[in-house]
Amino acid sequence: MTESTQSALVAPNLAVSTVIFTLRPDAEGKLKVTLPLVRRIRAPFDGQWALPGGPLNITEDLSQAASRNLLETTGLEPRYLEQLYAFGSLDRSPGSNLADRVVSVVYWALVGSDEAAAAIESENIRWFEADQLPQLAFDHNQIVDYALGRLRNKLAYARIAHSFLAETFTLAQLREVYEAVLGRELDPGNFRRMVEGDGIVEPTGERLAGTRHRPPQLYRATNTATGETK
Amino acid sequence: MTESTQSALVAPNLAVSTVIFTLRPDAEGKLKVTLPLVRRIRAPFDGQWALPGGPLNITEDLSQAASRNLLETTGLEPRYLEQLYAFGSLDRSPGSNLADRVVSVVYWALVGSDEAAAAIESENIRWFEADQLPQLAFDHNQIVDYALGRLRNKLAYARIAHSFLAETFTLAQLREVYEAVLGRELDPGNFRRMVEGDGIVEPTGERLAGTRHRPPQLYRATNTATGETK
DNA sequence: TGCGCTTAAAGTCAAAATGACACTAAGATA
DNA sequence: TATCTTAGTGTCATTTTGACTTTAAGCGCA
Repeated sequence: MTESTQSALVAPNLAVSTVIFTLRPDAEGKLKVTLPLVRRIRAPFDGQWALPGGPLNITEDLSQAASRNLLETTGLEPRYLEQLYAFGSLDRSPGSNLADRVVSVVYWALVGSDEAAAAIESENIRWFEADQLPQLAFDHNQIVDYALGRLRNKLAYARIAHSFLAETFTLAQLREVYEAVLGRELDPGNFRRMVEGDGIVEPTGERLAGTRHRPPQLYRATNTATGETK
Repeated sequence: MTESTQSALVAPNLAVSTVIFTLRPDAEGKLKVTLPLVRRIRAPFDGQWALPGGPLNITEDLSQAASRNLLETTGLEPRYLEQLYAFGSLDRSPGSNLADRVVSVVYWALVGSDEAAAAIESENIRWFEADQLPQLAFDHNQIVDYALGRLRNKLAYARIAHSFLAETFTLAQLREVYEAVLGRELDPGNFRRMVEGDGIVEPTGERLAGTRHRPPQLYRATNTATGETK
C-alpha cells in the first residue's frame, strides 16, 4: 500500500516547471520583478505563454530538473532554488483526456539581475514583468501569483535578496531589491538598522566610488548556505 | 516541452503520503504530538514502520488522495490538511531499481484528539509519539521532522490549533495545544492577551462547569476558512 | 575655493509588541 | 469558613518598530 508502484497506463504524468524571478529596470529605471515565459507550440493552449518546464527525467532529482529547465530556457544558473508546490488538480487542463493528466512539481528560482540582462530571449522565450502578465496557459497565472507571495514572504525572514545582486553591493542596492519585491518604499535608516541587526551582510571594507555623493560602503552577504530548504 | 507527456516506461511513479498529527496524553497525562504509522508488508523495508500512503489514483486530486489514505488508515476525517512537500530524490529507496522510483507528494493533516482516541489501531497500524519514533522506512523520519517544523511554525501565525480540539474549548485547553506542539510552557496571561488580540477565538457565553476551581469561559474558533492554503 | 546638491550613516523619540510577574475572582474541597 | 486551584485582569520594564532629524562626505558648478 505504501510507496508501491502501479500500472503505468493509469498513472498521472509528472512534470517540473519553474518560476524564474529576476529584477529588471523598467522604462523609468525602476526595478521590477520579471520572469521568462515560453510560448507553447502545441495543443492545449497552443500559442499561449507558459512557465518553462517539462517532464521529469527518470534519472534526475526534482531540483535538477528545475535547474535544467532554467538553463535550457535562459542559459542561466539559479542563485536560489526552492520547491514551491505540487499542482495536481484534475481540472488543470480543461477538456483534456484523463490519460493526459499532468501533476506539476513547481520550483521557484532567483537569478542575478546582471546575468539575466544577458539571458536568452527569442520569438518563443520572452521576459515579462510579473504584474503585467498576459493570460497564461493552464493554471500558470495562479502559480505565478502563489510564487510571488512566497517570494515576498520569504524575503522578510530569509537571506535571499542578495541573490539578485552581484558579489558586493551597497545597502541602497539591497534596499532597492526589497522595494521592488515588496512594491513599497522603505526607510533607509530603518532598513540599515534591520539589515545590520540581523547580520545578513558584512562590510567588505571597500567603498563604491564614482557616485555624485558620499561614497557608500560595499557589503557582501554573510556566509549562509543558500538554496533548497529541504 | 511544457506539460507534455512522456513514455510511461521511464516515468517515475507518483505516490501520496500523509503525516497525520493528533495530540494524545502520555502516561503522565501530558499531551504529546502523536501520529499513526503503518507496518510495511513487502520489500523494501519489509516489516518497518512507514507513513500511510499509496499511489495517486488517476481520477483523484492530490488532496483527495491524502484524505482517502487518512480515512483508510485511521477511519478519520482531517480537520486540517495541507500539502507539505514533494520528495523525489533518486536515493530515497536505496538499492532499488530506477524503474521503481517513486516521487511522493506528502501532505500533513490534523485530526481531533477526541476522534483520534477512537481511531483504528491494529497489528499493522500503530500510533507513535512524534519525538519517540523508531527508524522508519525510506526517508520518512526526515519527512516527519520536516512536517513537525511546519506544524510548529504554522501554529504561530495560522488558526489551526483548534483543529485538535472539539467545537468549544477553554483557553487553557487551547494553551495546552500550543504547549504540546511547541514543547514549552506559555504564560497564561500573555497567551490570553495574544489569542484575544488576534481575534482567533470568540466566547460562546457558556462556561465549563465541574472543574474544581473558577469555571472558565468556553470559546469557539472564529469563522475562518481552514484547510489547504492553495 | 566654496556653496549647494545628493545620498550615507548615525541618532532620536514615541508607539506598539513582548515577556515576566502580581493581584483579584470564583468555583470546589475539607 | 479557610484553603486550594485555576480564571481572568492589570502592571511594568524591555524590545521592536516606524517616522523623523542630524551630521558626514562625496560631486558639480559658480
